[in-house]
Amino acid sequence: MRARRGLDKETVVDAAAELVNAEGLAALSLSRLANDLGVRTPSLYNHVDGLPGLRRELALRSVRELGERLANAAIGKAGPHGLRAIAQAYREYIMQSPGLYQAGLRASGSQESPDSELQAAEERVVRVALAVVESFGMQGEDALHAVRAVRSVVHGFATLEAEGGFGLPLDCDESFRRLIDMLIRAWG
Amino acid sequence: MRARRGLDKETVVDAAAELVNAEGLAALSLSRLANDLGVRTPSLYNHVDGLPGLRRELALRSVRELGERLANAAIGKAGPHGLRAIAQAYREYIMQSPGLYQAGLRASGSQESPDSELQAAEERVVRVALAVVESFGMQGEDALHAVRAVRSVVHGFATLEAEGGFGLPLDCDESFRRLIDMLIRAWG
DNA sequence: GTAATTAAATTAATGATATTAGTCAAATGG
DNA sequence: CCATTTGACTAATATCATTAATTTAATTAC
Repeated sequence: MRARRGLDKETVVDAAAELVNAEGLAALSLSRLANDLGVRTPSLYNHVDGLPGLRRELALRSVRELGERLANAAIGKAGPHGLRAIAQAYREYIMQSPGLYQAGLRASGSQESPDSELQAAEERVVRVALAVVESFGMQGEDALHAVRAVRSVVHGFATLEAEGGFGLPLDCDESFRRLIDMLIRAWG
Repeated sequence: MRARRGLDKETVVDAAAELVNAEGLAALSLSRLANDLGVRTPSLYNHVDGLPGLRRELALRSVRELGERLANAAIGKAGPHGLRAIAQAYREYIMQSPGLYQAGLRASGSQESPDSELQAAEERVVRVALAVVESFGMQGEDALHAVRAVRSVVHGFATLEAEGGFGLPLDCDESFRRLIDMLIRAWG
């Protein structure tokens, strides 16, 4: 019964982000979201372009926020210090926003329509990682292979951790520290 | 109009596996699957327990096949040789059966019902990795941390690759080789 | 201030999907 | 050869996404 003019794109995407982080990407539906927002389903079409459009908004927000966090974490840091910082930031982001991160995954990957905004956001993530890797003294193809290594390691560990894939009662922080230290030893 | 007795669980799951590998996990629906099999949707309920049951069957098949492949790859191999073998087998599996692998991912993770068969299949994968890690001479907690490292690296790389996450035109085989070599150097 | 315009929410309707219940025919076992 | 069981079918219901058409509230123009 609030203001008739109470909804906008940001509010809708906010609620969607909260929903997917709390219950997983699979729980996202327009009908559920409309219910949460106290509105009828078709009203959402005034703010987002259906379910595909909403998913795309979530993906964009996810990749942008990740890039932002990584960039902030890497400010003023180089070498091992920088790598540890972005690795930890990446991991923390997945733990705090698992659903949103998931939404960002299949982003521009095998998409039909080339999405330049999304691509730009993804490039930023890669650029930050590249800068950190280059601060180890790597260049050219070596640096690009190293960026893939960082992404693989951090993404792999954090997704397995977030999904409870590590069943054993063994300290995850310690596992992660060893894994990152391995990268540092290999490049230091 | 064929044999009235023409369908069984295996056939249904086979067709579902083929479908998800060809078009992704998201393309799986009972109605689509029934169509592919030349049958009406409700008939599928005679063989699998609805869509959730079918997804679970796919997950089980996926994890089992992965365990099988890893075990076979590791036979008679130890140390660097063994690690390279299971890493390659893991990656090949994802490339050959991307949809099935995806179905296996969110398997027993945040599931509501504890699924002992699925858990057993997952334990087998971990056991193979543990054997290989121990063949490097590691023991106890060191070995468990190392298993997490292997899983993170291989899972992370392979899923990013499978989802087209590596945009740049840079040889993935080479990236992967360097990544595995890094593990070997760290443990050799 | 009132009227016209615009924007956003609504109801109504359609199509796809999953699921259940109840029916019917074919294969199997005695 | 008959009875039972198995598996496929039709029919029906519920949920969801989506579009169209309508109403209503807010903003703008005068």
